[in-house]
Amino acid sequence: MSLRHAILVLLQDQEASGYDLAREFANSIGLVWNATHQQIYLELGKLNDQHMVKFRHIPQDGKPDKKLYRITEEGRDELIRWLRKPAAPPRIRDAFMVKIAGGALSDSSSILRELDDQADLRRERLHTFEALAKKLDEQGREKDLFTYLTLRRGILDQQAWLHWADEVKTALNKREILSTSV
Amino acid sequence: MSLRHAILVLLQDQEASGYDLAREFANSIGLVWNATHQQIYLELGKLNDQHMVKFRHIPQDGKPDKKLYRITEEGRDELIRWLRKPAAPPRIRDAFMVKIAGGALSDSSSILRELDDQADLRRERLHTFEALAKKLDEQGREKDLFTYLTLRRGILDQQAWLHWADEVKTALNKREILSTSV
DNA sequence: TATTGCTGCGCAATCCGTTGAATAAGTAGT
DNA sequence: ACTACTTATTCAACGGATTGCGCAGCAATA
Repeated sequence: MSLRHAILVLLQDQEASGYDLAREFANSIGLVWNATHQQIYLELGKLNDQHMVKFRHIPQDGKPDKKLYRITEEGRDELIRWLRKPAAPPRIRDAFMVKIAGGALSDSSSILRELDDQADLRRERLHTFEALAKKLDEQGREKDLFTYLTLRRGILDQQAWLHWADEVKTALNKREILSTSV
Repeated sequence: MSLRHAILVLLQDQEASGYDLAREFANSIGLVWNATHQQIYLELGKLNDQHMVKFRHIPQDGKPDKKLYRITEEGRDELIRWLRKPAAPPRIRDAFMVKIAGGALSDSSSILRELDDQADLRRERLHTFEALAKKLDEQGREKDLFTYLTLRRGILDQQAWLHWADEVKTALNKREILSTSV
């Protein structure tokens, strides 16, 4: 389990509502990591039960009330404890990879089409990440270093994927030519 | 869900038992993707209920009986249908990345230590993948192309990660020097 | 005026995944 | 002789994650 820790990390330097967190997940970090609001609310509830976070009720006019959560001492302790523990390396569960593995069944053209679609998405992400990273770099605030580094991870990941996509493309094109020339 | 499709892909060209599949997951593909035998047996059961696979009982002496599964027409249809459907881009849930994001809390040295540990793992994987890829490449069998490409994905992924680790290292070292010189 | 979209929270059902364990018989090593 | 590992399957329990739904009110647009 690790969503709880991701939440604690986000709450480290700001008070936030479940909705805020959901948005943060959906934007910057979320393009790499993702979590739905249901999960987040649930996890916040649990964290609250365990006194890792506390909240205050903020009535708003025009908008519904909200709960602003902040991390507690206990929460910070738990976070630090977790940080010290070695993490298991993640496994990639990429459906598209399974598709490539099963590629012999489908025709190259449909694979190529989807490859292009995915590449567009990745390129988009890459640009968002790069823009964010550039902004952080220019501001040069020391405490943003870690956010910057996570962005770099996202950037390198997208680049690696795009590189791979190119390899797949050329390989499939070669195959295409061979089969049509026969 | 996608494990079912991964299984169907593997059953495409060979009949296999749950145990065989588990081993395949644990080796070649499994280093990238992973699934425990419990999950696989469960999924095979479901696939059987849905007539996507069928099996025959093989009594063995010395060893326990086994069930050899093979894909059915329906299974192949389902697989093809799934291959046509665009896949959702995967989300990375990398605990280590969360750690970096929360890095301001922990000291650089402990991060660096874990970084090295993870890097060792990744380097090991990289070598396994490269060895397998080389073997496939030398054999040059046309139908292995897709397996080769999935391996390439794994290779590029490890390389990107190692590259990132270097960046993190130099960034943290710079920071270390700054803080100790003050 | 009606529909859509955003802010904001929550419940329930189901599914997926992990962990742990049991059974069973052979084989290989100390 | 004892221990440990390999082949082979399955059950049970728990917790995480996803999907679907519902409530509530405001703002903007068609």
